[in-house]
Amino acid sequence: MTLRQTLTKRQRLRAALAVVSMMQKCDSNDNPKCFIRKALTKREQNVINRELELLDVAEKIMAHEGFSGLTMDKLVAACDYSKGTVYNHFANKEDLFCALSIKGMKFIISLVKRALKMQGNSREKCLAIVYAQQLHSQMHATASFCVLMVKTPAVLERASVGRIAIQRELEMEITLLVDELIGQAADCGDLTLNRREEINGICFALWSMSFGSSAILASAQDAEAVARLDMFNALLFNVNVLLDGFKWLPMSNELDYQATWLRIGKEVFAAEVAALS
Amino acid sequence: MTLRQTLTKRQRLRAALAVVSMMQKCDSNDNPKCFIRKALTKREQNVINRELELLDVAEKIMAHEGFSGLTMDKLVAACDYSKGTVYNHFANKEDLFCALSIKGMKFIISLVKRALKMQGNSREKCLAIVYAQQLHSQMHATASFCVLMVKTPAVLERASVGRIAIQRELEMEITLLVDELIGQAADCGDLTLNRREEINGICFALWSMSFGSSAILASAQDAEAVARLDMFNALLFNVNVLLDGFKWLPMSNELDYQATWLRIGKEVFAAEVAALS
DNA sequence: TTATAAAATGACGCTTCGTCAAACTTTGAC
DNA sequence: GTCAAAGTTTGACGAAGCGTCATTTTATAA
Repeated sequence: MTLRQTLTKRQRLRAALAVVSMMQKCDSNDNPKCFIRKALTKREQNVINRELELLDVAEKIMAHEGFSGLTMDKLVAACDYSKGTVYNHFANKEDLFCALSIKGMKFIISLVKRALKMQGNSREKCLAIVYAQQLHSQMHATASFCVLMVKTPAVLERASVGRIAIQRELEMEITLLVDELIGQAADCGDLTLNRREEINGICFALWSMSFGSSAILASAQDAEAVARLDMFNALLFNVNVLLDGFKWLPMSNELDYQATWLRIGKEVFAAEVAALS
Repeated sequence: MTLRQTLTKRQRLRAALAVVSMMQKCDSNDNPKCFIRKALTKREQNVINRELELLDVAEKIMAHEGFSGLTMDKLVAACDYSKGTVYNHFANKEDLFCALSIKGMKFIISLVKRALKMQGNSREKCLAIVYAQQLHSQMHATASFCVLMVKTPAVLERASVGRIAIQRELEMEITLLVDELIGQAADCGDLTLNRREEINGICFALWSMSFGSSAILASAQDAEAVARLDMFNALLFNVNVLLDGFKWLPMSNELDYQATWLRIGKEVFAAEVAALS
């Protein structure tokens, strides 16, 4: 708790740089509004690159030695920098987790953007978004727990303010993407909104279901209560029921969404699915 | 990871005792099948009582100093026992978290049992179950994160085998209670099952939605993406949509479930709701 | 070339974790 | 009532992790 209040000047600078880094990232995808890019000095570029490098190393340690196997000391030992340098990037261990979560969310966002471009009706696009999120948790199993981890006070209480803000901004970005899809569905008549604010509710419900399902599935792969399910289809089933509840057309008995699910894997995320096997 | 393999004889005994303790607890509620109760010696009773005492102290520390404020050393300092004794109960810190989660789940189960006895149709009872789970996360905010925490490899990798097993058994117990309700709903025609196994899917979907919603709500009370929601009703809304998706009668436009929600608070959980304010 | 600002270093102090040999208590056999 | 065996408690201890900061090194720009 002391940490959060006594941020040094340097740490505040880092936070600022991190924000810049994020904006540049989003930028480099396809956001047309770009004001900041050329404002980066060589020095700042170094900082950003090193941060990415450190995160890579951290991810490798985690993939290799499990979640609790990742310690700051090990990270320092495994990279070419000193403790002080590492701590210039991450205020503490929880901050590192938060950074890993942010990396994961950026990845998800890039997948979601592709999902939205898929051929198909609005409900199929919605499924593709869920597929994207699920893909991430399969591809980076250990790391994807960070996204869950960050929802935990253990992290929220200690991570740096700047990173938590970025985390939230990214959540917001996904939210907006989903909002847009919902809006389109409403415009083309696939979905009927009672009130305009219902968009928020739908978005939150989707997020909850998707988050809840994959958290439980990921953690309890061998638990009995889950083992009795057809895990591959559990998420699809859950989301389909939810979308039926919203009367998002075409309803699940009018269209074979299992086929859609397979199609998404083949058409939209072929590379990622291939990388998994 | 070493710990899990090198359980001492004593630790195995503890695990066994813990199981006994759990069964006795379930027992003392209203389970008619009771074989074990009198097999407990005075010594074993002491162990059980002390464990409850330790958990109380731990909860107080956590409520007071936050999640990361709870350390084994502090727990030792705050209770009347020595380090060795505390470690006889909890193999390590994560094991302690798991124990707290178990305590929470027992509480939830007791609430769920009451929920099932409420006056009303099957869908209302289902809502009452969700209400119960939500109540717990409001009443024991910090502690309820343990339930989330335990889904995390940080805990799963380190907690003792025995406790994780108990945790799962309790999950199973809730699952069975919900299964039963779903079965009844199917029998009385409120709900139409395509295949008998669909019970598993419905149960899992409910669990996912409920878990996901409260995890996000609890963690992000001031996050923008969530702030824009009517938080009090968010969970009710989510679950209602889901149940509509299952065509669980009466549908949400045929009955005022907001009223049901309020009624549950007044009739079933009056004491708990009062304790909250 | 040099003054100044920024960044990197790693030894250090502190906290937390988890262990274990020794001291103590309970049990039950005689 | 005594005593040995079995079980339990204790707290000092070593190991490991965390995070800091005075000092050294590097970059910048005048």
